[in-house]
Amino acid sequence: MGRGDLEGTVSPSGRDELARKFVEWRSLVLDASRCPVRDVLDRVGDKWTTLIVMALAGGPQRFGALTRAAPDISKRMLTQTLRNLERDGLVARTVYPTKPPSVDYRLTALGGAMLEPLAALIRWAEQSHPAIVAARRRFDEGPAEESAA
Amino acid sequence: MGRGDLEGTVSPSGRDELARKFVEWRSLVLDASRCPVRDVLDRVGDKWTTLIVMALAGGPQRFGALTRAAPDISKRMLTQTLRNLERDGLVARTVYPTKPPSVDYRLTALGGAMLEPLAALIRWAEQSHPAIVAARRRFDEGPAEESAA
DNA sequence: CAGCATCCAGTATGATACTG
DNA sequence: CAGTATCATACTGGATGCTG
Repeated sequence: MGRGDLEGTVSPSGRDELARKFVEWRSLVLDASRCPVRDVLDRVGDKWTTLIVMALAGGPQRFGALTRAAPDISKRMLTQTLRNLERDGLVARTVYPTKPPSVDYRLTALGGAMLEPLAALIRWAEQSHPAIVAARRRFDEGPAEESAA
Repeated sequence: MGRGDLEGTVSPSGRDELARKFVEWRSLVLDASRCPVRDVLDRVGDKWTTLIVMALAGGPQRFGALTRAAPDISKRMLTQTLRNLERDGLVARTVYPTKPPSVDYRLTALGGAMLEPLAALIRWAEQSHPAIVAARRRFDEGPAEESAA
């Protein structure tokens, strides 16, 4: 079956690992309908989490500083995102009973551990973006006449 | 300033990189309101993309096989997810004009390159999940009485 | 088998105004 | 300053039925 061959140019290491992971993963999905990976990845997926984590990578930040760091986030969403991160133990919230009150947020050790894999993904995203944009234009313009001989 | 110190236990390498990245990133967000990273990460974020990519990590799959691989995905969402991946050049779609028709999907080189960073993130998610679950329980039960002395 | 069109519900997000 | 409450809305994703 010549149609089933894998291209050899793709790094096989990550591929193999993922393939195995997927098998475990799938059974978890079937069992619990809420596997660990999805549980955590859903957070990464939502609109603001990664942005906030990145903003906190440089050190503790106050609420207002975070607002300025991501000007297009609403207070509502910022609060909610921070609450989720705090709930998950990725971010620590500290209230200083000054007047007016000030609060700062910092990554916990658990949250800090996310930075490396996140950086890897972001590095990939940056590198691939031109190719992706090009692919999109090709897809949107060309009628996409592909089929097997 | 006891409140401003960073904990030393967190890996500083990823932290530094992310902090720098964030600065560049933010300016892009401000400029274009649609930076490369967000553009790509939004895809990772949606419900099915990572699952499908993982399912394809092991090699080309037919549409029906993918349906079985992720039993809780609807045909509608599977099609849509695959179209997006195809549009972005991460997945190649091949039609075999048999009867009934069969179609298979495989990762392109571009798509395959995503596997490594994705694997890193998933590894982190798996490792951290117990701690996250514990943190959630603590957060949900305890009244969370934290404040600075 | 693979895929599209339509309809519909739930959720995610934003805008705005109010509070300690 | 750092939120909370409420409302409005857009988008996501699921169910179903039809087509080639």
